[in-house]
This record gives sequence, structure tokens and C-alpha cells, in this order.
Amino acid sequence: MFTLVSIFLFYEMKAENKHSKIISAATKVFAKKGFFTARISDIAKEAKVADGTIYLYFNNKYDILLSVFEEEVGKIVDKTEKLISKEDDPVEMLKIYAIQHLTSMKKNKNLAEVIQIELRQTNKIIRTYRDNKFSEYVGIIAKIIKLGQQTDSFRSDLNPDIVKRIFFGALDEVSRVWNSSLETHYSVEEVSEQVLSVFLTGIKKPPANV
Amino acid sequence: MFTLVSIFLFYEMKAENKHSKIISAATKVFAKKGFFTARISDIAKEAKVADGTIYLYFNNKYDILLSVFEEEVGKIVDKTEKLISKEDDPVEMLKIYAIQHLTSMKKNKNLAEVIQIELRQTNKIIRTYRDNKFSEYVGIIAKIIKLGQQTDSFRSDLNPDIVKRIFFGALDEVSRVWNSSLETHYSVEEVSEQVLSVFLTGIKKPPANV
Amino acid sequence: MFTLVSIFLFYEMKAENKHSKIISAATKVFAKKGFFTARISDIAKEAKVADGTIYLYFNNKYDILLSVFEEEVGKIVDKTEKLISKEDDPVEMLKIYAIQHLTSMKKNKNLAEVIQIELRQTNKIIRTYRDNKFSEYVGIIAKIIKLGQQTDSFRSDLNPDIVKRIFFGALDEVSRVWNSSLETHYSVEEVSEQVLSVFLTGIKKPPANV
Amino acid sequence: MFTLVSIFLFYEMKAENKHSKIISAATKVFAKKGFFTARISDIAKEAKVADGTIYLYFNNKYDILLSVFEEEVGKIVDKTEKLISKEDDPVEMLKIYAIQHLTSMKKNKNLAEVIQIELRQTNKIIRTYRDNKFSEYVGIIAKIIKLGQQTDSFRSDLNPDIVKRIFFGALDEVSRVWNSSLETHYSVEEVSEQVLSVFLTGIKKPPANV
DNA sequence: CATGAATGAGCGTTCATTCAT
DNA sequence: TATGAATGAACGCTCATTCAT
Repeated sequence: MFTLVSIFLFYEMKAENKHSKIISAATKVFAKKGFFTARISDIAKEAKVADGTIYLYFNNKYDILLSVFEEEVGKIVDKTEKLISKEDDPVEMLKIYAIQHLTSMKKNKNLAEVIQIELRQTNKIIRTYRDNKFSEYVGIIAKIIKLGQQTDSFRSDLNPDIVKRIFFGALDEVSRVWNSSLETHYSVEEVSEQVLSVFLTGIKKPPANV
Repeated sequence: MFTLVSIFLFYEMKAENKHSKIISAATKVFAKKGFFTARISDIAKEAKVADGTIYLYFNNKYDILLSVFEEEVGKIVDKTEKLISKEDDPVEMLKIYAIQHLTSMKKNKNLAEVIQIELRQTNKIIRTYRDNKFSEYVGIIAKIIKLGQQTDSFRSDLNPDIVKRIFFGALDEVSRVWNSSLETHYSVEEVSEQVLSVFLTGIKKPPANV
Repeated sequence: MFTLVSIFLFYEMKAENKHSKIISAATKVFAKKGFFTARISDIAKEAKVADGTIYLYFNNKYDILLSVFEEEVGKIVDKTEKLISKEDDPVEMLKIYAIQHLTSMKKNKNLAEVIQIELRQTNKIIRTYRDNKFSEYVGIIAKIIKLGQQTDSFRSDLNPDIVKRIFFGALDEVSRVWNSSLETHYSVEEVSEQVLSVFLTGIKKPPANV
Repeated sequence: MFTLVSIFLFYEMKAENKHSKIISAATKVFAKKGFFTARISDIAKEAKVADGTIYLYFNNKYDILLSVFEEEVGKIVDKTEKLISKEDDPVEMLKIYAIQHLTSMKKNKNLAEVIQIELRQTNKIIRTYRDNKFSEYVGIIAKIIKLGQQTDSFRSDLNPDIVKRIFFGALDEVSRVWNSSLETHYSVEEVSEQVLSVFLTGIKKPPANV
């Protein structure tokens, strides 16, 4: 029985490993070459499997992209939500969001590219902010904004759905500094400090004039 | 001689027209289908020329993309710089930039898509903020920020190169509301008001405490 | 020893069963999808065995086809020869052949399709009327014709090798009425009656004029 | 104007030629290797065009098969109908049909194979006796039978739809003698004489007994 | 300059077959 | 024996690019 369980786990692991191997190979390759320029054989080679093996785990090339997305962005969403759930202050939450985002993007440049580049193209479906991990991810910002408005921390004249875009757009564009080969000398702290400084000043409720 | 010149001019005009026709056809097609999914024959059909004719004006498919970019973004740069040059106040300049950008993006959704989507993919060369019209366009923001810092309007603790990304990123992401089919009910005024309100509050020099 | 024999028989039986199961699964699948369109995995699924198992019983896909043929046609040959051996009259023999053929084809449409379709394609080897069960099957007709000529029942100016084709071709084409979805309202009796009526009238020795 | 017409004709011819070249190359290749085993590149090579060129004239591989069919069978239909229209006697008509069919099949063995083999497989649509040139071709027989019944030449107890199959099946199977490499020593006259002798004797109205 | 038929390299995907378990 | 995950050769089809007219 132990043996059976072991065998089961062993096979599970193998399959899990192969699926993961393809996902991360694809993330790498997509980031490097872009979705259309990337070849299935590139991914296969990177994952050290045969071309055909990929089709045991994914329906087609586009399905790989979607999977990379849901999987990788899912991880970030989970991580972010976990970190934020420990906080009460919406201001702190946004700080966490920003730092966590920029850290992830700097650390995992492959993913960063995939998010930044592929996110906006390939298929309109992915781009619409609905029914996917990405919309969930950006939606976290809107939730924080609303919370801040309820607790009187943030200006109530702001539309959370527009503000979420302002914040995410700023973060996203700013994170590009690490992908443009020329301006690599910024630190996460420096960049997030600037974004948060501008943004929080911009949305915080001004102290009531006496 | 007159005749020759006339013929020359005639052909020049025709050529000029055809070049333009292809550019705008390409803008439309790239926006609609994306660079890789777009076919040369699509562009040719849209421009009402033969496939082969395109190669009399452009070296290859990618060259068309670059030209679309330089040309179309060039127009925006010119327009923006012209508008801004009439102003003294950096705050007003940023307002003009934002309104002008969002208006352009809402009006010319084709271009908006090309900028937003293709900008970030296809080729790293185009993406780097250097030596192209696009970097010039974003660079305008940095110049305004610097000016505002010199005239003591804007906080001096902010890095113009990061702030330009914060502002542009916010504008860019926000402008996407018109491309995502679901949230079309925002006006340019509404959106630009929100962005400017948050951003300007965030970067303006706070009034000195007495 | 008993045990060993038992085990042997047990496996033999199992193997026998599996072999048969694959054969009939293949017959079904080939008939439904055609040889080239049929996939090994279809046959495996139909036979409820693993893909790899098939290769324990057959060398390759084509080998399965050949086996299906020899096996299934073999059964018909045996049945037909058994029925005919009880008769003396060549006219009756042909009647039996026709009814037996059309009945088989109507009953086992899978096999009918395989015979009609695959028979004529795939590989020239199978198609040639030699060294296989099928040629044996058609050959029965020639034998009956020759017998009829010897017993003065059939016209002696006819070439048995051509006549066998005339009869089999007629039967084969006529049996297609049950596979073309539109004309399903014919009975075996009706059809065989027509074929036999035309054919027998055509080959029987005319009564000598006084 | 002459020039324009000439140019038009010239191009027409070229296109016509290329289309025809592909059709006859395909006929040859399909006959030799069968539909599934035939490669597009085989056809291209045989037609001395590039692979891609084929797709300027046909939608896909299967479309080539259909075209070969409709085109080649269409020719036979036209030829047969033309020959038959000169006759009054249904008996003569059937003789013409048989001789014309067997002659065509012997002459154009490629087409013969395509008709005999591909006809019965690939796609059920083609196989059904409806809405295509082939059904038209076989339908000619039924028409002749009906005519013969009306003019009291043929037995009225026979179903023309079954009889057409009897006759066509006989012809088709008999024509295979030229494709099976072993029995090439039969002549068209010999074979058609046998088929017609059996068949006509079988369907003709017997002389009334005085 | 303009055309569009022709080219052919290149890629996504399938599936018969193998082999480690 | 039996399994089914893995393999990788093979092919239909696309489309950027060329070039004869």
C-alpha cells in the first residue's frame, strides 16, 4: 500500500514536473521571442521534451500561452492577497501591492515580459479585464481603493475603476525600466517609493482645513 | 522641362499618395489584427494596391510597422509640441498632454491599439525608449516635469525619468477603457480629470507650512 | 504441470480473446472511418486495450487490416462453401452465393464497408485477386460457372474468369444500396431476386429449338 | 484592342493550363499512390509547380480529389451522352455505354483507379449516388433501362435503380482486369461482348410464345 | 511604377510506434 | 503480458517576398 502510494506520487510528480517544465520553458521562450516568433520546437527544446509531448499537456500553442498566464499570474495573485490580508490600512496595502509587483517583475523578467507584452495582444479575450487571473490581479487595487474610501483614507471623488488603471498603468510602465537594457540602475525601493509617493499623495484625503 | 517637372511632380504626388495610403491601411490592419496576424495582402487590399506594390515603398513587413509608428506617432508629437509651446505653466502643459493623448486615443482607436499593443512587442528595438518618435513622445513629459521642478511648481524629490513613466503608464492604461468593449461609458473629460487630479496632486509642490 | 497447462490455456484464451477483440474492433473502426482515417488509438479504445497492446498481436497498422480481411472474409468463405457443398445444381449454388453474400453485407455493414472500400485501395497487393481469402471467395463463383458449363446448364461461350467478375461486381454494387442512406427500403429477397433473375437468364443455356 | 484580347487569352490559357496540369498530375498521383498516401508535394512535382501554387487553384487536398472527379467523370458523361443521343435503340445504347466505359478505363488507367478506388472511400458524400457527376454517370444506365421498358424492349419486372447497379457493378469489376497486373491479355471487345451478352440476355423481353 | 501569379521555406500538429515500468 | 506516456518524423498549408510582364 505504501508502495502503491509511492508509485502514485512518483507518477504524479513526474507528470507534474513535465507540465511545470513546459510551462516555465514556455514562459522563458515567450518572453524572449514573443508568442508568434516563439516556435513549439523552441519550447520543447527548452523543456527537454519532444515536440509531440507538449500536446499531451496542452491543446495548442495558444493554450500554452493561456496556461502560462493563468498559472503564473495566479501565483502572484495568491501571494499578493496573502500579504495584503494581514494589513488593515489601505495605504499600507497599496505599498505592499506596489513593492510586491515591482519585486516580482524585476525578479522574474520572463514573466514580466509575458505579462507586459503578450497581455496586450494575441487575443482580445485575454485583454479584456474579465474572467481571468489578470483581471483579478488588477481588481485587487480597486478593492483597496474602495476600502480606503469607506474608511475615509482616500478621496471619495475618485472612481475606483479608473484609479486602479492609473495605479496599475504607472506600476506597469515603471517596471519596464528593468527590461529596457539601458536603465537598469534603479532599485525596487527607489522606483516604488516614487510611484507610491506620487500616487498616495494624489489620492489621500487632504487634511481638513481648520 | 516644365513637362518633365510636371511629370515628376505628378508621380511624386501619386507616389506620396500611395505611400500614405499604405501607411494608413497598415495602421488600420495592424490595429485590427495585430502585426503577426495581419497579412500583407490585407494591407494591400485595404490600400487598394497590389501586394507587390507595397514592396516598392517598403523593404518588408516589419519596415511597414516601423514606418507606421514613426509617421503616426510623429504626427502626435508635432501636434502635442505645438500645443504645449503656447503655454508657460507646466501644470497646464501636463493637462494639455493628457487631454490631447486621451482624445487621440479615443478618436483613433486603430492607432491606439497599434501603440498599445505593437509598441510592446514585435521587436526589442522598437520597445526601447530611444531613437524613435515614441521615446520622443514620452520624453515630452520628462521635459515638462523638469521645467516644473525648475520653476518650483513640482516636487524636486521626484526623478523625471520615473515620473514620466508613471504619468504615461497611467494615461496609457486608462485609455484602454475605450478598447475594452465593456466600459465605454467614460468621457475623455471624466477620465483625464481623474488622472490629472491624482497625478498633479501627487507631484505638485505642497504649499509651504507657515 | 496441470497448473502450467492451465495457466498456458488461460493465457492462450485470454490472448485469443484479445486477438479477436482487436480484430473485431478494427473491423468496426476501419469500416466507420476508413483505414487511413482510423487511428490505432481508436481501435485500442474500441477493443478496450492499451495502444501498445495491439503491437503484441500485430506488427503494424497495415498488418491489422490484412488480418481483418483474412479472418472476416475467411469466415464468409467457409460459410459459403459449406452451404454450397450441399447442393448439386449450379443454379442453386449461385442463388445461395447471392443470398448469402447480400445477407452478410446487409447484416454486417462494417464488414461490407471494409470489403467494398478497403478492398480496392491501401495496397495493390491486397487488390490483386491472388493468394488471399478474397480471391478465394470470388473464385467460388468461377468454379460454379465451370461446373455449370460442364453439366450443360450454362452457356459455354462465356469465360468463367470474366463472368465471375460480372456476377461479383453486380452483387457488390447492388449491396451498396444498404450503405447509401437514401435507399434503405430494399429487402435482401427483392435485390437478390433481381440480380439472379438478370444474371441467370443471361448465362443459362437456352433451350434447344426443335 | 486586339492586343488586349490576345493578352487576355494568353493569360487565360496559362491559367487554364496550370489548372489542367494540376488536375492531371493529381489524377496520376492519386491513381498511383491513393488519396491518403499521395503527398501534395508529389502532385506539385508531377505538375512541375511549387507546392503553394496548388493552393491558388484548389482549397485543399480533398478539393483536388473532388475536382479530379467532377472534371474527369464530367468528360466521360459528356462523351457518353453525346454518343448515346445519336441512337434510338436502348440495346444499342447499352452497348455504347459498355464499350465507351471499358475503353475509357483501359485507356486512362489512372482515372480508372481513381474512380474505382477513391470513389468508394475518403468521404461518404462522394460515395452517395447524388448531386455529383458520378451519380449522373450511373444514372444514364437507369434512363436507358426505363426507355427500354417503355418501348417494350426490356423486361418490365426489373427495377431500373437496381438494374443500373447490376450493370455498372459488372462493368466496374470487369474493368479491373486491366489493373490487376496479371490478366492483361483481355481486349475491350472480348470483355464487353461477354458483359453485354450476359446482361442483355438477362434483361431483354423474351419473345412471346405463340 | 504597378501588377498578382508563383514560389518555397517554415511551422503547428498528428499519430504510428516504442519502451520503461 | 499489458500499459500509456513519450517520441519525432512527416505533412498540409500559409504567406512574405519575388519577378516576369
